[in-house]
Amino acid sequence: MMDNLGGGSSTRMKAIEELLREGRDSATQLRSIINGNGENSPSAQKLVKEVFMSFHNSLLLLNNNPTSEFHDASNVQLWDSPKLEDSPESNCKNSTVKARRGCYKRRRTEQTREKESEAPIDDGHQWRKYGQKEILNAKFPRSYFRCTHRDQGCQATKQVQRVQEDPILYKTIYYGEHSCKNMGNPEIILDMSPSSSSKFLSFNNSFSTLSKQECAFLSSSFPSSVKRECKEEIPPSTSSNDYLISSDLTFDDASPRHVTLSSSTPDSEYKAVDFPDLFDDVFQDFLEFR
DNA sequence: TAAATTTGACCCAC
DNA sequence: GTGGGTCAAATTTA
Repeated sequence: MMDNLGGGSSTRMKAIEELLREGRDSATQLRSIINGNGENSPSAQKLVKEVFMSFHNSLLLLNNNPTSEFHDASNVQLWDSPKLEDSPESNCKNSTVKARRGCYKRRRTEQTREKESEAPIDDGHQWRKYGQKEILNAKFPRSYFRCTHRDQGCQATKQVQRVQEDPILYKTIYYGEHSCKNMGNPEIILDMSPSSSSKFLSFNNSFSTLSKQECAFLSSSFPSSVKRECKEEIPPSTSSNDYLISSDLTFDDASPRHVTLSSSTPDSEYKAVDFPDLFDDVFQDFLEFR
């Protein structure tokens, strides 16, 4: 995570400072208000704007920075994507089915992204589980996923494993970069253009519930009852997790923690969100973004 | 019936 | 020689 912004360029440092100074301060005050402890603090609306502006400014700094490693995909080869002619697959394609078994090369120490979360996260991409292994000296098996769109040449894979020291956590290691068109980067997109009267907050799919694949992972790590819960409790995910936040966002006096967001999805006009949860997700994403 | 998952086998890197 | 990553047939699910 830190690697994505590491390197100490002044622009990135400014972005980080902007996030830490304005964003976090405003967020802290806002949280106080929400918790009922902020009688002397600025209005929640103003703070919300400050938070969004802080995030927006930081993203602008990062996006406009030609040395930005995180957003400028064309800049740095983050992934050790193998050349087709060198890939094991290309060598295997002409061989018989039997001869192709196990026809691969072990992954070298290529660059990866690691993420730990309390549940296998839905990162917005569609994954297909292709294997599970018991790992030596590991309490929990490791599950292997690859992008559903591998037939389109997408080489992205990930490994998910429960953390031995803290079994409620799941460690996800991403390998390779998605080249498929079914993109859903778990980034937050803020449209804060002055001409726009409303704020567009996009969580893509990172804000949604577990995918079927993640449930499958849970089911293989937990008793069958968990699998049943997964099926029963997870609602059909919406096609988008984009939220259009009205510029005159107000808080429900009776329930100040509850905020209604109008969704950009045509089939669901409004989505009610408990604000602290939304806030935590936003801020957590930005902290991880660093 | 197609798509996704499970799982034993295969085999390369270490 | 062994562990780990992947394959693919069998099975399950929607």
